[in-house]
Amino acid sequence: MSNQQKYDRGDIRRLNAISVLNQLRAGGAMSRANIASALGLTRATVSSIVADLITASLVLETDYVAGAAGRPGLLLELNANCGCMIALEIDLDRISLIVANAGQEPLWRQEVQLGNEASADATLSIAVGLVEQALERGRRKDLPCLGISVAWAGLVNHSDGRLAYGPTSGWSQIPLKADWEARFKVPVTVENEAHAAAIGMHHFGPRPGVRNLIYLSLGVGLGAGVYVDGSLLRGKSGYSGQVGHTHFAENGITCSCGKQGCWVTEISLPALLRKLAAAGVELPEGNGSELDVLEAVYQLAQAGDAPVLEVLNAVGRQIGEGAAALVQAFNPSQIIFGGRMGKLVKLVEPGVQSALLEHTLPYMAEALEIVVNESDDDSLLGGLATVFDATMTNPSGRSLSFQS
Amino acid sequence: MSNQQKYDRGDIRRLNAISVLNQLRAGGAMSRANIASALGLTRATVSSIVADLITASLVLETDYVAGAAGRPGLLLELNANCGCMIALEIDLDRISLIVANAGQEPLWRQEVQLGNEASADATLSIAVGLVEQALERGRRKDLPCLGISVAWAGLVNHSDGRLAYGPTSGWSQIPLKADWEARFKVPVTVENEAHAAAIGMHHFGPRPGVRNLIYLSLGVGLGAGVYVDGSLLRGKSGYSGQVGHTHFAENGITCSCGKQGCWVTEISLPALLRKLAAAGVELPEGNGSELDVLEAVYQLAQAGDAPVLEVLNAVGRQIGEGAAALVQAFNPSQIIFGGRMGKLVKLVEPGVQSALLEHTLPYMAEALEIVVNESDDDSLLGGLATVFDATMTNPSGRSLSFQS
DNA sequence: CCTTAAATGTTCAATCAATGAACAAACAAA
DNA sequence: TTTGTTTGTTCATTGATTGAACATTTAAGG
Repeated sequence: MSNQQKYDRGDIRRLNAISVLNQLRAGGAMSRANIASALGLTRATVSSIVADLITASLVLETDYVAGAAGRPGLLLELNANCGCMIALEIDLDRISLIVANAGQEPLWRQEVQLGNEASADATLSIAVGLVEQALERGRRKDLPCLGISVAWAGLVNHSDGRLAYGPTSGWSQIPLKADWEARFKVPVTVENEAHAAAIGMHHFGPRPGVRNLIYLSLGVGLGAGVYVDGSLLRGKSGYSGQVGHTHFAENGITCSCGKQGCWVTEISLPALLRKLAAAGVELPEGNGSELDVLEAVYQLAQAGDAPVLEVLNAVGRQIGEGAAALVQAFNPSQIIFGGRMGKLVKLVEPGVQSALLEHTLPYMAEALEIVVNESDDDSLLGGLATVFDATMTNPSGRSLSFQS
Repeated sequence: MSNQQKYDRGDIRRLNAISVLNQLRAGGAMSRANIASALGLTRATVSSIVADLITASLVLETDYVAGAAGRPGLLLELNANCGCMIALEIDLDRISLIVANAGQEPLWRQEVQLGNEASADATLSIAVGLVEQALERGRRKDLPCLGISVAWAGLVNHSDGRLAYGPTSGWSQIPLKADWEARFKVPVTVENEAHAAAIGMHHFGPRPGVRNLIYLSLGVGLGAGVYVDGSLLRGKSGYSGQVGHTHFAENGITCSCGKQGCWVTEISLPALLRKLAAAGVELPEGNGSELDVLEAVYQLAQAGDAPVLEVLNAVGRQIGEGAAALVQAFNPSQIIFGGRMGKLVKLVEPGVQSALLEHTLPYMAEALEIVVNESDDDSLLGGLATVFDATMTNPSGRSLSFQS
C-alpha cells in the first residue's frame, strides 16, 4: 500500500547514528558531549554510537579541545579517508569527472572534450575509461570506492538509474546504473543534471541545508532541481523539473516540443546565440558546438561590448521573469541560477534580480535569496554529496554495520 | 540546524501505533493478526498497541470474521464515534461547513451565502456562529470536537495559521488559528483552499494515497495544491501553488499582479465571463457575483448553446495547455482539475485532456491520470482529513496518550 | 462423532537501546 | 593546593519488541 512501516530498536539505533553523522558533517569537529547536547541524547548513548562508528572507521578521534574549564573534550570528525567517491557529469560536448575522499577533498579531476555528435556508445566508453582511471587513483591511496554518481542532462529514471530520454542528445533507455554496477561492483546513482546541481547547492551552496530551494540550470537546455521541505522533488519517475516548456514569448519560434514560444527557446544558450546573431554580433565558429562559443561571448561581454551586453540583459530579464513563476509555484527561500550559462548570467545579475522581483508577489519575495552561480561544477558537487549520503544513510552498505 | 533529531523507545511505540491506525484507515476492518502480517510486526506487539488504542477509544472491536480455517479473528476498526471534526471553507461569496464523526460520516452541513464585499469581520463572525452551531451538534451526540480546519482562497501561512493575504478579498494578516484556538479550545488548522482540496483528493480521490498529485483549483482565482512524494508541498511559508501568474497569452489583459497575459487572466471565472461577453453571450446579472453567474453558464452549456460551448472549449484547451507546464515541472502520476469551475470544465473534458497531452513530453505523460472533478467540496474533505491526521499522528493530542 | 490442522490472541522470559546516576579523569581558576 | 567544571565511561534500570509456548476456536476429513 502506502509507506506503512514498522519500527524497532534497530531503527532507533540507525536513525540516531545518522543524526550523529549529520551533526558531524554540519558542525565539523565536535566532542561527544557537544553532539549529545546538540541532539538531545545522553553522553552515554553518543559514546556508544560513536564507538560503533569508529569501529566502522567512519569517524576518527582527533584533537583535544582546550581552553574551556573542565576536562577537555576529544574532538570527533568524519574519517575523510574511509573511502573515495566518484562523480561524473556527461554533457553534450564534454565529460567531467572528479574523485574525492569522503571529506570531499578532491583527489583528481579530469575533463574530456567530446567531438560533435558523439554517439552514446562512444561517449559511454570514454566515461568508462575515466572511471577506471579514477578507481585506480583511489586504489593507489588505499581508498575503496564508496560509490559513483552520474549527472546527465536529460530525463533520468532515478529509481532504476536509466537514462530515459535525451531531448537534445537523442539517447534513449540506457540502463546505466545496472550496467555500471555490474561492471564496477559499487553502488551507482544516476541523476538529472539540474537535480544533481540542486543537491550540490543544498549541501555546499551559500546556505547549506536550506529546505526549500530552486536551482535553475541554464545551458543548451533548461532544467530545474527543486528542494521541497528538505528533500529533492523527483516526481513519479524522476522526470521533474522540465520547466522549459512554459509558454513565454509573444511571437516565439517553434520549440523542439512542438509548441511556439516556450521559455527555453528564449533564454537557453541557442536562444542567446540566435539573438546575438540577430543583433549583428559576429562570433567565432569554434568547432561548431554552441558550448564552444560561450567563452567567446563571455569575453566580449566582459570587455563591455554594448550589443552583446544589451542582448544579455534582455535575456537576463526574461530569465528573471520566468523564474518568478517558479518562485510563486514553489515558494522557496532561495533560488540559484547556474549551469553552463552561469558565468554569463552573473554579468547581468541585477537585471535578473529586478525582473524576478517585479513579477513576484511581495509576500513570496519576502526573504527570498537570489543567487547567481558562476561555478561550473555544481552537479559534480551534488554527485559527491549523493554518494556520501548514500554511504551514511544506508546501514546495509559498506561501512555502517552495527552488528559488531 | 536542520532537522536533526533524536529517537528513543517512545518514538518506536508512537510510530508503530500510527502505522496501525493508518493500516486500519487504509484497509478497513482487520484482525490483529492481519495488521501484524501487513506491517511486519508480531501479533504480540500489535495486541499490545491495540490495547492502548482501545483504551484511548480510538479503535473498536467489532465482529468476528468467519469462514477461514482456524480460530476466527476479531475485527478491529477505527472508532467513528471517538469525536467529531469540523471543516469550513471560506470563499468570496459563501461559507461552507461540514461536521463529521471520526469515520468521515457527515453529521451536518451548511452553506451561508455572503453579500457582496462582506468585510473580514462580518464574514468571520458568521463563520464563528456556524462553528458554534456545529460544536453544539457534536455535543448533542456526545462527540468531543477533535479539531477545526479552515480552507481559504488566499495566501495562508500554515505554520502560524495566519491568513496572510487575499489577492481578491484584500484581507491581510488575520491570525485565525490563534484567535479560534483561544475561543474554541480545540486544535485549529488553516489551509489554502487549493492545498486543502489536494489533501482531500489525496485521501478520498480516485486514487487514494497517490504520492505525486497536482490539484488545480479553478474559480475566481487559480491555485494549485501539489503532493510530492506523499506529502503536500507547502514551501517556505506555505504560499506555494500560486501558479496563475505564468505568462501565457499573446495579447493578454493586465493582471492584478501587474503583468500582462497571466494564465489566470485567461482561464479563471472572470476570464470566462469576459470571453462570453465578447462572444456576445448574454447572461443574467444575478446579484452581481461572478460565482452567481456560473450556474447560468452551466445551464446554457448543458443545453448545447453553441457560442457558450465554443468559448468553454477554447478555455478548456488553455487550461490543458497551461497544465502541461505544471506536469512537466512536477512529473505527477495524477492531475485533478476541480474547484468552483469544475462542473464547467467537466463539460469540455476531452478538449482539456487532448490539449494537455499535446503539450507534454511523451515520457511525462506516461501513465498520467487526468481527472476532472465536478464535486464542490474537495477542500472540505481535505479539512476533515487534516483533522483526522492531526488526531492520529499527534501523541500529545486528545486521544493518543500511551501513558496509561 | 472424533481427530487433526490451522489460525488467533495472549503470556512470558529474553533482548537490546536509551536513560540517568555515579565515577574517574583532566583541566582552569582561585 | 584546592575547588569547581566538564568529559567520557560504567552500570543498573526502563521499556518496547521478539519469539516461543499456550489456550482457544474454527474447518476439514475420516
